[in-house]
Amino acid sequence: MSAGEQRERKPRADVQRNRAALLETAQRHFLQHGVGTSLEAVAKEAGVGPATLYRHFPTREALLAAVLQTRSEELVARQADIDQLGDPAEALEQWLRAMEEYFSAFSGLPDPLMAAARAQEPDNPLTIPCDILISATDQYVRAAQLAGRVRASVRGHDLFLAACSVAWIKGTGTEEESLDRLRTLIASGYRQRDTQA
Amino acid sequence: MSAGEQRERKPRADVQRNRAALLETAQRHFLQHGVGTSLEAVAKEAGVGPATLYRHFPTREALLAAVLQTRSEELVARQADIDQLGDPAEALEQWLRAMEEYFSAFSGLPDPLMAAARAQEPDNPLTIPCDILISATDQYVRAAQLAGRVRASVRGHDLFLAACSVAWIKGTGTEEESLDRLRTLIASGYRQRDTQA
DNA sequence: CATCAAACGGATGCTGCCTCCGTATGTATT
DNA sequence: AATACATACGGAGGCAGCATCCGTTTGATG
Repeated sequence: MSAGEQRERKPRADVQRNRAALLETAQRHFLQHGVGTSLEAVAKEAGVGPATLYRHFPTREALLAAVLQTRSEELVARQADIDQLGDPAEALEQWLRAMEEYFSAFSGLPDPLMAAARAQEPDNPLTIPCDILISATDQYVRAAQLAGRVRASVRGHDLFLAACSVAWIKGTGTEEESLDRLRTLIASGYRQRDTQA
Repeated sequence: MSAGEQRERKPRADVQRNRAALLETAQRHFLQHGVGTSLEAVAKEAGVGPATLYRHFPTREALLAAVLQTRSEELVARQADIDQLGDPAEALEQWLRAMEEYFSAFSGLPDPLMAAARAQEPDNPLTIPCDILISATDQYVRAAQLAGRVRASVRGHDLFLAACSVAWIKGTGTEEESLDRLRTLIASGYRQRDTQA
C-alpha cells in the first residue's frame, strides 16, 4: 500500500466466472449456429441474464473478437512453424491456408471480418486482428517475391482478400472439391511462372 | 366456351396491380438496404398488408428471384453482344464482368445466390438462374480454351465462384482499387500464358 | 344488381435485440 | 462476526421484424 501501489479494490470473483462461462458457451454456439446465433440464447445457457452478457461484451463483434482470441494465438503459434520453412513460396502457401482456416472458424465470420478490415473504426474490436493479418501476409508475399516465386504486382492485401473469399465460399457449404479448384486458380494467379523469359 | 377453352374466371385486376407495386417497391428497398431489408416495410410502402406480400411471394428468395427477373433478362441481352466479339478470351472476360455486376445488384445478394447454387432444392426459386449462369460460363470457358487462351484445368463453375466472390467483397464496401487488383489476380489465374512451351 | 370465389389486411403470437433499474453479492472495514 | 459500500447481476419491458390466421372486402360474372 505504500510503494505506489494504487491499492485498488480486488475485482469480484463472479465477474471472471461469468466471463469465462459466456466465452465458453458463445464459442459452442458460434460453432453450431454461426456468428449470427442468438445472444439471448447464449446468455441463458451460460446461466446469466442478457444484461450481463452485454455488460461484458457490448456488441456482437466484441464477443466474437474475445472468442477469436484463442484462435488468434494459435495462428501466431503456427507462424513460428511456418517461419522455420526454408522455402518462402511454401511458407506463403501454408500461411494462406492457416488464415483461411482461421476465417472459417465459424460460418458467417468473413462478413464481420471484412467489415472490420474495410472501415477505420478503431472501436471495432475486429479491426486490429485484421490489420495484423494483412501485414503478416505482406511479409510472406515480399519474401516470396524476393525469391522470384511470386509476381511483383501482388500485394499482401490481395491475398488477404482472396483467402477471405475462399473462407466465405466455404461457409456457404460448397463442396471441398470446388474449393480446391478455386484455391488452385488463385495460386496460379499469384505464382511467378518458372519459364520466365 | 365450347372449343376446349376451360372458360376460367378472369384473374382479378388488383392482383396484378399489387404484384407490380410490390416488385417496384421491393427493388427500391433491396437497392437501398440490401437483400436483408424489412419485408414488412416493403409491404407497407407498397400499400398492402403483410399477408398480401407473403401470398404473392412466400419467401424472401421468391421475391428476390422475381425482382431479379428483369436483371436476368438484361444479362441475357448482353450475351448477344458478347457473342458478337471475335475474341473468345475477350468474350469470357466481358461475361465475367457482366455476371459480377449482376451479382452485385444488391448488397448481400451473393449469399442467397450461393445457397441456391449449392443445394439441389428445386423449390428454391434462385436455383434455376444459378444453374443457367454456370453452364453459360462453361460455354465461354470452353470456347476460350479451344483458342488456347485459358488453362485446360479451368471449369466454368470455378469462374462462377470467383465472380461471386468478387461481388461479395464488393458488397462489403471494399474500395474499387482493391477489387481491380483481385480481378487481375484471378485473371492471371485462368489465363493461359502466351509463352507456352 | 346479386352472387360468390378470390384476394385482402389487420391483429396476433413469436423470437431476438438491447436497456433500465431495483436487487443481490462479494469485498473491505471495524 | 457484523456492517457498509461499490460493483455486478438479471428480470422486465420496449421495440422491430417475421409469418400466419381469419373475418371482411373486392371485383368478375350472369
